[in-house]
Amino acid sequence: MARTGRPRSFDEAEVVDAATEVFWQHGYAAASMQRLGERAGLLPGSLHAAFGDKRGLFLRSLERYAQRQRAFGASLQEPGPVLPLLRRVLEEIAAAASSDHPRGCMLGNTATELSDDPTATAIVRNALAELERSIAEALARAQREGEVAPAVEPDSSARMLVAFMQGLHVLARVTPEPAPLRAAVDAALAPLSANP
Amino acid sequence: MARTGRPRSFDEAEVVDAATEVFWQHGYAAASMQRLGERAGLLPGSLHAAFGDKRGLFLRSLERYAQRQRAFGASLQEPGPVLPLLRRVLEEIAAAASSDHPRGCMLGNTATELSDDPTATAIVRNALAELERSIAEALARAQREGEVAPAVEPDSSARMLVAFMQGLHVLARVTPEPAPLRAAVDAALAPLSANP
DNA sequence: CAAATTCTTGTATGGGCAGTCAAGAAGTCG
DNA sequence: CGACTTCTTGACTGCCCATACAAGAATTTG
Repeated sequence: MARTGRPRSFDEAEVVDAATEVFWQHGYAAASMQRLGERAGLLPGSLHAAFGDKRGLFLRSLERYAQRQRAFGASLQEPGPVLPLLRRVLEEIAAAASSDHPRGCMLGNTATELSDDPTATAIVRNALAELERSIAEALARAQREGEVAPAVEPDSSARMLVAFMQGLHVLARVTPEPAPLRAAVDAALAPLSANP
Repeated sequence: MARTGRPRSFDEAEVVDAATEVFWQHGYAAASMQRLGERAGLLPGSLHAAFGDKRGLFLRSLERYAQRQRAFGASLQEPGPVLPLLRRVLEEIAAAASSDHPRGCMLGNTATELSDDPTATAIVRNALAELERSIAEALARAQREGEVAPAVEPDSSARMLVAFMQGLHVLARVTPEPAPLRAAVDAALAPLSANP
């Protein structure tokens, strides 16, 4: 446990953050170790020394992304109206349609590109399940407080919203205008509201 | 226009169909020309001679897939209830969750993997827009016939359903059980119905 | 200061890939 | 039947990639 010798010249967390950006934008296959290294100011050799291999670095990046996602789920638990929060995040996704290169959600991207990697899919599955639970709890609370219609089933509605959110990411990649997508957000949220 | 010489030993449409399967399952990057050739009983050289390059073959395959998708849109225009048809197709997507290797929707897969290819994204955009229009028209008709609730806006609801459908494909890739996804389908369709 | 240890650097290697091409095979047309 | 045209075949090329490795650089410990 001597922990001696030359120290790392880089911060591991910063490298993972940089890699997350590259993987998020380009996907797994299209992100070369060279590109990942450039972005972090490192040579491919250093990346291997620190993370084992490309897949190892990717899984770290994916976990990192999932962790950030958790922050949103937590924000739904704060007191106050829930539907405006949901609307806001969905409209942000819709707004990406006007971006030059929408990159979607890294969880969904991974689900499509790496559906054969059991570790990657497990991370995605857990992250989406957690998000779903957060939304379900928030809906249940909002229902008790009269914001959400009594007929709504929190669990299945939360799952519907997670699916809708993922699909919105997909549509934002091929739709040039955000406006139509905002209308879809209305259609998804309107049935949840207690005030018609 | 002499059209002489040795004739093709294969049917071009069959090769495109075979390529569609491979691209659909593995995506663009992971589908090698060798694999595509093997599946069709051809050598890579023949594929190049017939389709120019890999991208050319892919675009043909994508158009082919989009064409099949159109058939479903058309089926919605037939007389009779619309919501059961929508439910059926959505539940089929959910059922893919129990498959060994769900391959999602090739349109959505392409949107995520090839979002930088303007031709590919245009094909996806058009196909999804057409599907959306079919659903919107079917909803409008069903609304006039009393099947769909009067408060429903056909256009935005159709777009919501297309997004939900795409997201359902994504979720089906990481969810082991179809049952939870079927519940999400209920949550998406219930608000459309005129009978509460 | 010296020895030990760990990191960085640059180069090397082996594999898989899309795409090319020349030669031969298999037809068609006069 | 023979000349011509198109297709098939299989080997080949060059490229990029992830990864391995050896030599040098930096730092700590005694």
